[in-house]
Amino acid sequence: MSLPNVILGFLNVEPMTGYDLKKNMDHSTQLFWHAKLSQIYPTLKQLETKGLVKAKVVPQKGKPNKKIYSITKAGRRDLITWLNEPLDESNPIKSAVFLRLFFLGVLDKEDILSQLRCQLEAQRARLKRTRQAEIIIQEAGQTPGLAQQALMWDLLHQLGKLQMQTSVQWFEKAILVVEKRL
Amino acid sequence: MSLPNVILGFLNVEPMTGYDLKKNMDHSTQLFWHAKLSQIYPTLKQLETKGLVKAKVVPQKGKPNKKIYSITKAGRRDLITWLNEPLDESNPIKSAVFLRLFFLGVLDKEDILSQLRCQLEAQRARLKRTRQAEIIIQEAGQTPGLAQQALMWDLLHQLGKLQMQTSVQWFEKAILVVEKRL
DNA sequence: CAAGGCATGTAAATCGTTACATGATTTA
DNA sequence: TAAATCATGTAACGATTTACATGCCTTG
Repeated sequence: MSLPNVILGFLNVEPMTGYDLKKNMDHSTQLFWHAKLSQIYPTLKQLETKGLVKAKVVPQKGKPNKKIYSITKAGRRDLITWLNEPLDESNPIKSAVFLRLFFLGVLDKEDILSQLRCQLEAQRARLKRTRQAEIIIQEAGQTPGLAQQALMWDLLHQLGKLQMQTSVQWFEKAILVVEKRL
Repeated sequence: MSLPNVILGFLNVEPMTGYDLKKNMDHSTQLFWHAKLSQIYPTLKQLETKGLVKAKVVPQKGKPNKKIYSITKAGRRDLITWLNEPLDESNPIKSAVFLRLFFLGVLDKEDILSQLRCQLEAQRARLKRTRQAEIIIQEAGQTPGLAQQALMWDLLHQLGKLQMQTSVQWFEKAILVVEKRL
């Protein structure tokens, strides 16, 4: 239900193609939102039909023509309405990792430990990858119209980092506890 | 794709109905997994067809007959295979709250602040509700066959609490930053 | 006496993934 | 020369939500 809103949010920053939208999601929202190209393209068409975005076709040789989408006034209104809506406080999420951990106690000590060690490494790797996001945010902070958004991005990024650090420390502790107590 | 596994995980603890499964999810996994009854019932049927669970019908007056499902040997094998599978390290998640925060910088200062305050309260409320889970976990720790699972549940619960505390503190800070810097 | 809990399900619609289809350009 | 990047899309399938359908019992 939110993919149209995500797209409007990105197009409000600057016009871009479906392909660009995908890359932006991969680089900046992948920790809390993502979509495949096969979902993005049809959604863009729907948004165009509703008059919330409009496309400009740029011919290319050897590739399909680029379709650069930009947000319309109606689209901007829609985006702002969505941002002001109250969020129901339940915040439902699905995490394959947490789910796995929840039932992990079914396994033998050694199998539990190997899963925990594996997830610890994955978590450390995620934490390292945050550098790239930092650079993008700092650049945005320089761009005149984006200073306010960059401030929010910076704050959110700090939260993400804290959460990841908490997770890493927790995995380290969990491994010790399982080693001793089982 | 994981709902069958969640169901097997719960039925491995003790036999129960679809309705009970829903309640268990609402009380213990709601922070990282959930499902509606309209999805649980058909999934139970599929699992029965595959021989991973079996049902015992208990007649009732004035209500539909209870169907108490239990896990089979094949089901237990399936569960353990799943638990040992490697998780792809990308851990894709969707969070409506984070998404909202990501684009919140589009709004005016006062609208940003009212959303942040609202989310801070929601987060505090979530943190308070963790008491109930603590009690359930401690009870499980006493049950002989469940000690090892209860240990994992306790660890996970600690992580959940830490993450929520981190969020609360972050919201408090974010509100101050927005008040001063915008 | 109204609201919520107990207890089952089906049907339709929407959301999301996987697989298919194309093909030039750049990088390793 | 193989793989990745650029760039668009469609079709089939699977996952999930929403709406519909029933009806007693318990609690406030």
